[in-house]
Amino acid sequence: MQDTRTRILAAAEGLFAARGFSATSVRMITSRANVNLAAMHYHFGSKDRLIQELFALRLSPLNRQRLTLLDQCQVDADGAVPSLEKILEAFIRPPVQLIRDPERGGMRFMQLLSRAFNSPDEAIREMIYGQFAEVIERFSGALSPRLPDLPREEAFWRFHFMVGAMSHTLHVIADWKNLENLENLFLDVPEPSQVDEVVDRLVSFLAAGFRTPIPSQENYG
Amino acid sequence: MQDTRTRILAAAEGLFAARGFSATSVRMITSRANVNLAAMHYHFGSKDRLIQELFALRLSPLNRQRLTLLDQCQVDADGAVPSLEKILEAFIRPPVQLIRDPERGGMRFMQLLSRAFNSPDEAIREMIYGQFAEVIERFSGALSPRLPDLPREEAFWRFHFMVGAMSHTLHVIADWKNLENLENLFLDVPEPSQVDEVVDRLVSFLAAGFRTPIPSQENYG
DNA sequence: GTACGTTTTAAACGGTTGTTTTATTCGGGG
DNA sequence: CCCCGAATAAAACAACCGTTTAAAACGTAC
Repeated sequence: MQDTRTRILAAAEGLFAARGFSATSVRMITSRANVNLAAMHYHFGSKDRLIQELFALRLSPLNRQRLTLLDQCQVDADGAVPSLEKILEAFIRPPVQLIRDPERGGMRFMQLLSRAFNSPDEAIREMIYGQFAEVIERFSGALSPRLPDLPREEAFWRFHFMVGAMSHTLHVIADWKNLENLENLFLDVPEPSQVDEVVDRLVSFLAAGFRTPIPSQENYG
Repeated sequence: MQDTRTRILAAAEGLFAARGFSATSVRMITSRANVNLAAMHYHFGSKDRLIQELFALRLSPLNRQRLTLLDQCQVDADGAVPSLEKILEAFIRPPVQLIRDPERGGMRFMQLLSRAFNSPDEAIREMIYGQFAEVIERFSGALSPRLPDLPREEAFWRFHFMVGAMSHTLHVIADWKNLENLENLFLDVPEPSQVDEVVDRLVSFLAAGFRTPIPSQENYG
């Protein structure tokens, strides 16, 4: 069949998401894809290049959508600077939408992405950061005129606070079923169908954090 | 020698942190520890139980310190409710201190912990969450009287925003040297010696997020 | 129908994995 | 001195790893 490549990619995505990279063997992938073992090396060359191709395939539409949304809200602002909330939303909504769209990988790919971000393999992390480089540049550039009084150091850290809150939240949503240990001792877990409004919660939480004045050297009461 | 167990634990911590669990073999560990291959199975039974013992050893002092700090600032409040900032600081400062204390594992263990949080191995994640259960319970209980107007759902998500921002920040600090790709295209990277003040930055950012009113259903301007 | 490039297949390559087995060494109490 | 349990050591276990090789099957243009 002609879709051997596609079948391998789909099987690999699922297995990598569920078991991690080094714990997933080429034999598991080809066997789940109902494909000969050597087919993977024929089409992709090596396991590493399979991983690269998989991420390039999924990540570039996601980041293109982020940049398009940012463009759009800059056009809507009509020369002025878009609001903090609009910028944050352009950054946060695309991955949340992706989670609910199986065509673009859905929860499976989001688990996989969250794994890759913390991968011990430096080459993988480097490739991931490479895919995000343009997005980071554009959004930090769009954010700074909205935060003119913020020192660069503080902006650096707050950007990381945002990335952390967002990626952990995506991880929580994508790994929902594995959170049963938390739900019992903490609170009732909200409906997964209301996932979209998490974007609003995140945006207002983060916008408040970005707007708060920098902490003074003295202690607070 | 009697410290064979200790040597194995130290070698395992370093290797797991640098290469991940499944990519680290028992042979690598015993060879770095200058110990016979079979010694690991003699002292720990299996690779999995080695991992468990390692985390129990490191995590319980960390969480004990968090609870002690929370106790202390509740005593200091003298019957009243401690300030939001004090509570957040009791949660955030211990792991940041741990990063700078090699006796308690330092950066190595923090990398390891961050890996374990996103581990594909469900047993590992479950064990980690078990170690944190009491801390989560105590802190969410201490936080809620400070946020009386916050619906439980919103509190659930904001708690996750906090955990995400904190754990990602710890990851950034612990993996500092691997961030060279970011520093060039984003901004100058601050001095690692000023890591402690990141606690203050995080606390004020998160406190502002916690205090912001819940977003309305309508769009913001 | 036959030649040709593309794709699929079975088999083997050398090496590593976690774990177990068996034998040896060690240190202190009788 | 001897003995016994604890600790270390070398060797082997079966299973699996990523990758390569070489042969078979395929679809298509002539």
